[in-house]
Amino acid sequence: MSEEKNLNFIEEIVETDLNEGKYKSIITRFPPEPNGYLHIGHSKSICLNFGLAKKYGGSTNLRFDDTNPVTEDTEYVESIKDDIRWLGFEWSNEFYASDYFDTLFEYAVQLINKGLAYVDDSTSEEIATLKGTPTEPGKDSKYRSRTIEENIALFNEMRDGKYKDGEKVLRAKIDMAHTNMLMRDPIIYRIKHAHHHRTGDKWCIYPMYDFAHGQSDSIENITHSICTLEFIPHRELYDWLIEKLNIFPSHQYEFARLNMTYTVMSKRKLLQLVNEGHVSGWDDPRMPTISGFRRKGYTPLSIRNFCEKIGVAKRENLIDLSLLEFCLREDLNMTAKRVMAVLDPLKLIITNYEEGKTEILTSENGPDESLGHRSIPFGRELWIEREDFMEEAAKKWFRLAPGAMVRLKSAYIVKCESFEKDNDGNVTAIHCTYIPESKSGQDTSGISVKGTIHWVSVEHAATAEVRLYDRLFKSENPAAEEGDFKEYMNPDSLQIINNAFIEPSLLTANLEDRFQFIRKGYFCLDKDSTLEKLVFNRTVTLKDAWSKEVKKS
RNA sequence: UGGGUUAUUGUGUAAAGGUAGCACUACAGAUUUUGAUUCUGUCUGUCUAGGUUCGAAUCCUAGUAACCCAACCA
Repeated sequence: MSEEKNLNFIEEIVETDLNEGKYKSIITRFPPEPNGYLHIGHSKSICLNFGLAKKYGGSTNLRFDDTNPVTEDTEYVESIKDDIRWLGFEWSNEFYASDYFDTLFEYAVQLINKGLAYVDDSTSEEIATLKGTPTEPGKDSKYRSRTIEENIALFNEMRDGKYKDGEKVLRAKIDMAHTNMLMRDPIIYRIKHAHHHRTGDKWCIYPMYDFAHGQSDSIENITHSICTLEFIPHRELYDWLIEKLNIFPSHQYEFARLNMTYTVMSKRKLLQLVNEGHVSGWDDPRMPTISGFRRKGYTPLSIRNFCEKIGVAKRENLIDLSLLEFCLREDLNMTAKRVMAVLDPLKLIITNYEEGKTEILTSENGPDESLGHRSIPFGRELWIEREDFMEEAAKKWFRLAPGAMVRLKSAYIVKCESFEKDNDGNVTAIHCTYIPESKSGQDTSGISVKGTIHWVSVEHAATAEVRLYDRLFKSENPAAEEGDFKEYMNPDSLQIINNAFIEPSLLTANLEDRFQFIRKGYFCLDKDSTLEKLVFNRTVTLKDAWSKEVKKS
């Protein structure tokens, strides 16, 4: 037997449970609250929950934890479903905590009947005061000793809308001196005269998280309820309620949430970025949301691989963004079509090439044969990248400079003979000669050059807008910095190039296509594109050994 | 100063008393019609102090540090 199973601790628990016959199969659930868009941290939870079920032959429910009507909306429900499907997962059942409102109400009544819950008329301030502190025990509310009959009557009146928001709450009767603050008579129902996105105005009382989550798990026969570390203190209450209600014993397990460098992950902060206009929306390609990554050109596989690689454990972590980018490039490298685009153009004129002549050259679409070939027009005047020319060659410079030779990708070797400058000293054009025998694929020149550069024919070039994205924050961990996290935003996180020159084959690009603009990075078409104007997003740069070389000196 | 959780290289994650491994990053080199890819190699680690043991990341004792808990949020 192989010893290298390398299971994470949750897989170990599942295997043990299965081996011991505790369960015949497992059921997991992904339980988002529909009050925001899913982010990369959620994808860790999604991959874990769905992955576990897939691996061990179980099933996974999608359950919306919609117990707080004032923050939730169907817009979020739809985006969440889109994102999960896009990631490549399908749920067995689509449930809502609000599906269980009737049952939950009955559970509450049962608790009251067992003398384990009571209606409290205290204000929220009074309740907070009586709760004590982590180091001091709390004190009993004066309403704690109400009779069962009184509590039942009051709770029914709460449901019937007799009271205003905040006038009364239903509390579990546990222990006001408990060392776990959550066990000090937690509120389990509160009054909210609010319209719910699914139940409408049927209810004016809503269960709290603690009285909905575990119960929903139980109703769905969830075997392994997996959540993040901050819910550890809730587990005691989770178990208490299941025991007192005597319902299916789901079990909660906690893992460390994903944190990533150069971004923020809390919903509150992401909402702020959107609402205050620091980004264009939840799907702004700079956002760590799944929809943001999708729009930026990330692939589902890359995100799944990333989630696999980061592992699952209980210790706090801050994952390098470079690992995500590695997973992305790993995927795109195999699948993206290679094309040529010039982002910062400089004109190159081949003085010994016949004026008005056009050659149709052939180029491979990528390293994998299956990507096929395409035709590219070539002519006397070309656009090349301004950064590919230096008036005075630096050491180890492989590109164009007076007297230097480079290959034009899939075309000819050219030699720089001279260049033009305007009055401000800016280079305006390069004059080259080409070597006719050096044509790509049939080179008999015997010349070998160190550098190969990309180009686009001036006559045939199309134009496009290109959006270059960089990390949203300057700081590795903006949430941990002093002061407002927004002070640490990267002012250059978006650079727009209005008129890039692209090879004509790009005119037929689709939204789903992934390209590598040779030597510039991976790109995809943005949804803002129109027939008149194509817009490309840079998904990620290529690794760049030259820029490191430059930094060194 | 209560309770809970966690500590393995720059980052993340394995090792269930028996060679501290893998990946990312970084660095060096080879190949290259992308300074990409690919390939090869190098570097750095068991929170601290004691103890048990032939042998400790792992067990014991005492510390230290980080994170979470006092929402009618989830």
